[in-house]
Amino acid sequence: MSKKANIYDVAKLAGVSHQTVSRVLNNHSSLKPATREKVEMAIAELSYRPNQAARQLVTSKSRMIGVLIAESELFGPSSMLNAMQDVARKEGYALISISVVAKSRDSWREGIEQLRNLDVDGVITIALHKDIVNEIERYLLGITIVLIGSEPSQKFNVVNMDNLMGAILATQHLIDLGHTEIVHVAGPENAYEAQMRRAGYEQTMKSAGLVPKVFAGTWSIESGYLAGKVITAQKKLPTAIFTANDHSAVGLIKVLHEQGISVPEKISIVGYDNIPESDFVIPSLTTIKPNFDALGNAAVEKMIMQLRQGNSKEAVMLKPELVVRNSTAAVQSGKRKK
Amino acid sequence: MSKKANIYDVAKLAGVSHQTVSRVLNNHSSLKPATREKVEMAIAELSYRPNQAARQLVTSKSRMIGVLIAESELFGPSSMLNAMQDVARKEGYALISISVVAKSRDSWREGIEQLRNLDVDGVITIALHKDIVNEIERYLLGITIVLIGSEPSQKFNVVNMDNLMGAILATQHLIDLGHTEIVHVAGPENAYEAQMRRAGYEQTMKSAGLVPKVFAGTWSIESGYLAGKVITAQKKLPTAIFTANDHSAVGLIKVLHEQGISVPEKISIVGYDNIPESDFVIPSLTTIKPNFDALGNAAVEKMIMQLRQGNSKEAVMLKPELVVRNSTAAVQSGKRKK
DNA sequence: TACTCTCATGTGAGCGCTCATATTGAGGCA
DNA sequence: TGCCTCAATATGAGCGCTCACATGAGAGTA
Repeated sequence: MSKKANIYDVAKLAGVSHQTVSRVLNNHSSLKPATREKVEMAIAELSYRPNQAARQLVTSKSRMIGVLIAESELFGPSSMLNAMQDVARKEGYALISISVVAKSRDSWREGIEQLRNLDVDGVITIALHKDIVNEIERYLLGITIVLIGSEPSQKFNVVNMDNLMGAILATQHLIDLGHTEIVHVAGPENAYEAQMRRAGYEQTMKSAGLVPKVFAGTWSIESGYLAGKVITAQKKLPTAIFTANDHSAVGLIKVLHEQGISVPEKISIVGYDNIPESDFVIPSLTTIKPNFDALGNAAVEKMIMQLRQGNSKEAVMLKPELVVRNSTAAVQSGKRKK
Repeated sequence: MSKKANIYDVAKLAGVSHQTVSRVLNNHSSLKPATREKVEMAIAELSYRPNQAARQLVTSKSRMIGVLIAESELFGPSSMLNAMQDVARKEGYALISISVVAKSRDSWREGIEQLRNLDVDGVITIALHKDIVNEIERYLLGITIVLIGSEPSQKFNVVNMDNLMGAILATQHLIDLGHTEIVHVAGPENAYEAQMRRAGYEQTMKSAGLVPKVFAGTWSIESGYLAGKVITAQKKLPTAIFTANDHSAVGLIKVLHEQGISVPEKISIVGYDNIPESDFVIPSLTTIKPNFDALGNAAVEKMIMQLRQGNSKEAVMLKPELVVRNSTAAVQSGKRKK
C-alpha cells in the first residue's frame, strides 16, 4: 500500500461498485447488510478514509463551523469553546476558532475573510456586538449564524445565559443581607451581556426602592481596579458592590485592600462568572455561576440542527446560579452612618 | 451573478484560458503584466475566490495546521494560540486548534483522529508529553510536527522558552534576598516544562550550597493550595517558596493567608508565567515572564518554513525575564531560628 | 407465462482546480 | 527566405468523490 486508498480501491477489494462504497460511507438506506459488511471490511483492511476535499468539492459542504470570539483569553469564552469542540467532533464537524479584537474593525474583517476562504458551513459568534454580526451577515451571504451572548433578534439564532436573572440574583442577595448602598461596576457598554447584567441590577434596586449607581468598566482586572479607585475616592462609601464579572472584582478587591477597607466587613462584593480563581482570592468571592459548557453545547447543537434540517429559531436561555462565598456578609448594625 | 464564479468564468471574461487565470492566482512567473492585469480585473469584477476544496483535491495540501493543546484554558497556551493565529493567517494558513485532556488517552486519540480527517499539513503541539507526541507521529505518518514546550529531540522541530533559566532567575532572586530555606512547588511530573523549572531550582540551590526541597503539584490553583497545606503542616517553615506557575502561587497564598502567615514578611513567593492576575493578587506576585507571543510566532514560522522548503531543525529557545513585585522581600534579620 | 414494480446495485458525468504537455507567434540567425 | 528557439498562452486529463440516472433480479399480479 504505497498510496492512500481511494473509493475505487475499496470497491474493487469488496467486489462492488464505487457507488456502493459511497452509499456505505453516507449510510444510505437500501443496502443489504451483507454488502455493507463486505465494504466495511474492505475499508478497514485498506484503512481507507474518505477524502474531505473531494467530498467538499462535490457537495459544497465543508463540515466546518467557524467560531468568532472576542477576548478569547477570558474564562467564559474559552470554556465554552472547549465544550463546543466536543459536541462538534461527535457530530463530525470541525471547529475553526478565530479570535478577534472587538475594537478593531480590521481584525473582524480579517477573521471574517478567513472564514469565507475556508468555506465554513456556519458561524457561531461569542459575545460579539451588533456591528460585527452585521458585517458577518453582509460578507458571508446566506450563511447560517448562531449567536452566543448577543442581543436577541428574530433574524438570527441566539443562545444566551440569563444575564438579567444572574444580576437579579446577585443584587437581591446583597439586598437580602441588608445592604442598601449597593453600586455596580459595569462591563463594556456595547456588550449585550454587560447591558443585561446592568439592567438586572438597576431593576432589582428600583424594585427594592433603592437608588442604583453604576460605574463604568470593561471586563478587565485593570478596569475593576480603576473603578475601585473612583469608588473609594467618593466621600460616601457603598456597603456593597456588584461587579459585572469576577475579573473586575479581583481588581476591585485589590484597591480595597490597598486602602485598608476590609471585605466583606466594610464592603461586600459579588462577582459574575465563577472563574477558577474566584474560590481562591482573598476573601473567596461570592459570584454568579453560568453554565458555560451547556451554553457552548446548545450553540453547536442548534447550529448543526439548522445545518441539517432547516430552522427552528426559538432562542435558548440558560439559567445561572448564585454561589455564596466569603466576600459577602450582612450589613453591620452600627454601620449605617449616613 | 446567481452562482459563484469559477475559474472558467474569469477566463472567459478576461479573454484568456483558465490556465492563465490559474497562473495569476498562483503568481507564476512568465506572465505578461498586461495579461495579469486583465485577469485581475475580471477576478475583481466577478468577486471570484478560488475554491479551496478543488485546490486541495489536486494538490493534496490543505493549508491547515492543527494545534493540539493540553489545558487550553491556561493563560500561556491561550496567549500563544492567539499569537499563532495572526502569523498563520498572514501566511495564508488556517489554524485548527483542538484541546485535549492530557490524562486521557482517548481524548488525544480523538483529537489526532480529527486532525487526520481534516488532512492538516502539519501539527503543532503545546506542552504535550512524549507519549502523545509519539502517538501523533505514529498515526499521522510523515506529517510535519513542531513541538512547543516539549523535550528537545533530533527527530522533531522544537520551540521552547528557557524554563531552566527562568527557574534559575527565580531561585537566584530569592537567594540574593538572603533566603536559604527555599522550597519548590512543582508542576506535573511528566510535563517537560515543569521538569525544567524544577531542575533550574534544584541546580541553583545546590550551586549556592543549599538543600532543595520539592513538593508535588500540578499546574492548578487547587494544587498550590494543597501543597501549601502540606508545607505549613511541617514544623519548620521555609522562608521562601518558588512555585512552578502563578496559578499554584495563588492557591498557595490563599493557604498562607488562612493560616495567618504573611507574605512576604514571613514567606516570600515567586511564581512563573506572569498571568494577568499576578499583578492583582494580594500581595502582587513576583514572577517570571515568558514571551508567549514570541513563542507562538516562532512555532508557526518554523512550521511554515518547513512546509514550504524542507527542514531546518535548529531548536529555538526564548529567554524569560524576572518581574519583581511585592511577594518577595529580603529575609528578616531576626527570623532565622532553626 | 408474461407483466409490472420494487429493491439493490452499477454507470457515467462533472464539481473546480492544477499538472503535464501542446500550440502559437515573434525574434534571431544563417 | 527559411528554420530554430523560446516566451507566452492554451488544451486536456484527472484528483476522489457524489449525483442523477440506468440496469437487473426477484416478488407480486393477472
